[in-house]
Amino acid sequence: MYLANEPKTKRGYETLKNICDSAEKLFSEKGYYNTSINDITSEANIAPGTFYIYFNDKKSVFQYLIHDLSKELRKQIKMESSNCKTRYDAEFQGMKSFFKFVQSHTGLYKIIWESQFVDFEIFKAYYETFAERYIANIKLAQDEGEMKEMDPEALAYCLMGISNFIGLKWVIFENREVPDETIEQIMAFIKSGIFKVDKK
Amino acid sequence: MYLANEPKTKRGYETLKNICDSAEKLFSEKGYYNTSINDITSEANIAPGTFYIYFNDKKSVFQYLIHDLSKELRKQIKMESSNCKTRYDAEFQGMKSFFKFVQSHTGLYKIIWESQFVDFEIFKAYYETFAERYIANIKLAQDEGEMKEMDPEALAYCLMGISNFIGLKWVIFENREVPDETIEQIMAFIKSGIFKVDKK
DNA sequence: CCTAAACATGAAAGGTGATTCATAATTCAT
DNA sequence: ATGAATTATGAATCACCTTTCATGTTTAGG
Repeated sequence: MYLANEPKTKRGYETLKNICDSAEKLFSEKGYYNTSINDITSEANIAPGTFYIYFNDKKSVFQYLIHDLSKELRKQIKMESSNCKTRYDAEFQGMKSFFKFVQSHTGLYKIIWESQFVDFEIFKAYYETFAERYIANIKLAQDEGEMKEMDPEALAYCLMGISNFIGLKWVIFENREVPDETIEQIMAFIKSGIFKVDKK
Repeated sequence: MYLANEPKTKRGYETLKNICDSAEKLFSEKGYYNTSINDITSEANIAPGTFYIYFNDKKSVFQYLIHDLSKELRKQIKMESSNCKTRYDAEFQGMKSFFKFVQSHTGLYKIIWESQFVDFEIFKAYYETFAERYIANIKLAQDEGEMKEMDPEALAYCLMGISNFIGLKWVIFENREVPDETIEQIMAFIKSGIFKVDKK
């Protein structure tokens, strides 16, 4: 979709992969605007012109990467939480998958945040798509009586906010895994709140 | 701190204010990298060179703005929740203040997100400072028995994540106020969780 | 092993934009 | 009112970056 030309040979596919890997690496390290086509092609050990065989312009790689990586993320989360019996378990597992993905693809994480300033529509679409699936699952759990009745949309964004900011703190700021212990505490929060019932 | 020269005359202060207002407006509309010094000085009706009387370079206005605006945000939240009796009320009020501020300064909100790619240290410092104050308040509430015992740091980032993503959805995506109803639902979630107790 | 399609090259065009600086205007304390 | 400090100007510099294209190399099917 964002590709100028689908490769036709093995060599072509390798070069495309090479470009994407280099772009992901550099975008996540230095950001979109501080990465030049020259940086990307140097990193990939190809000539600048070669870039334009595969992409029409700089923005296209960016869009291609987001599309590609976010599909992979959703797939992974879905897969790893598919055999969960309850929504609670799915939530727990989904959170684990998300953190795992963030750690192995710090790139996507940063790229998505930056996309707000590169291509606002794609940024919005990313979160809205993500939210949509979340909302569907929340509604199901509400129908089955597992979850309390509340606006599924607000809830979806709350849960996305939690995952994103915990990922930000542990993976991006501290550069380490989110400890299982922390995930458990968050799940306890989600399950029954943070305030004691006897007090206000 | 990020200023090259503190203005010495009334005229100087007016020009500085003028530059800052223009920069905030343009950064929040088009982002840091899509805004040129020329854009800023045109918007402010001054010559390009004048910019460099007040700031050493482009990055400096950005840093100055973040510093300035985030101080104002913290001040406002603190002020508006200072006479709350319980942590619950303070949380409620703080959330309201945050959304109010986001709406009147969409600029800061976007600028902070982008700062990750302009000056990572300032981005990190912003959230860490914010978290610190949050953590101190959480600890107090825990000591007084109002809040459950759990890692205050994890909790602080959860709550920041919620506010930020709700603000993103309603104010940035939908361009409207966060309805009181929604805030109440979020507070209910925070207070006692989203899962029913009888089920898992 | 030939050849048309696919892929790769890298120098150069064409722009943009941050920053400087010599010069000019304004301010304000005395 | 005056001049030293402050503020303002905007053309010019300089570095950098995206993108093109004429030319060369490689691939793979017949």
